[in-house]
Amino acid sequence: MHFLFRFVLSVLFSTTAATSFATTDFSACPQFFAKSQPPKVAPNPTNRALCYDAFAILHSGESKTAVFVAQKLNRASVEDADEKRATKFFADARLPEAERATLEDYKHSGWSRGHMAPAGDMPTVQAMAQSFSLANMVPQAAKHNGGAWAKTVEQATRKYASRARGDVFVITGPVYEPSFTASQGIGPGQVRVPKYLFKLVYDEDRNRAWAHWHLNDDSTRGSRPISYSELVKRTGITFLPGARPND
DNA sequence: CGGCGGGCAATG
DNA sequence: CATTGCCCGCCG
Repeated sequence: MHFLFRFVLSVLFSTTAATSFATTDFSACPQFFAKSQPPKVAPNPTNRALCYDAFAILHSGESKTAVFVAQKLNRASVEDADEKRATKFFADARLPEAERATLEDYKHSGWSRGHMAPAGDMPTVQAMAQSFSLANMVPQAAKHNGGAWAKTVEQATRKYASRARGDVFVITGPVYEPSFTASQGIGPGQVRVPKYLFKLVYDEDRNRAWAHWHLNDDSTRGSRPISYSELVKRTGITFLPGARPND
């Protein structure tokens, strides 16, 4: 490999610094939440709200992953979700460098970059590209990501939304072990590796909610969903403050 | 058993 | 960066 070539690559890969960072509320994109009300989480100075075309993220600078990712699906959005899959993962410039994951963190880590809002849900080319933000990723066991999670959780949710009468609000996120003693991070940035992943599905028309709850492990297979109240109990997050779903 | 959807890494 | 080849699991 030539020195000159490396130099050219380094120029191409350089990124400009963001001039302003993300805000702390979702006033710019309330449409992704049932009754326009985002989940209630414990305040944290490193939490930042990010709005995208087809989803919204509350991002944690401590874990360098999402706290949750919210979407609104319905029959029309799923029928539109036929874009060609993008492949370009990127660090999100709206986050301070010290708070965000990088491509280097995931490289050769042994963990996959697992989408929270799935690429397969995205209704436009731009939304598809945005879904590859590392703010929308968590370190996920590779076989789980492409296996049970993709098939029994993501595809099933899409299929459900495609048959629903109205809007289906979906919230996906990681769950970490409370202990900080063990190093659970990957890469120079120490992106934390979730112990569990969840996906909450709320059918507004039927006022019903349930949640998938998977151990982040290659051995995980599909399983029966848990109730909304059980998810709230396990995470400590009131995901649907604007709704009173029947479990 | 082929297609599909989820990824990975090496190369110039 | 784009291109290319590859692995894996699940479904029909």
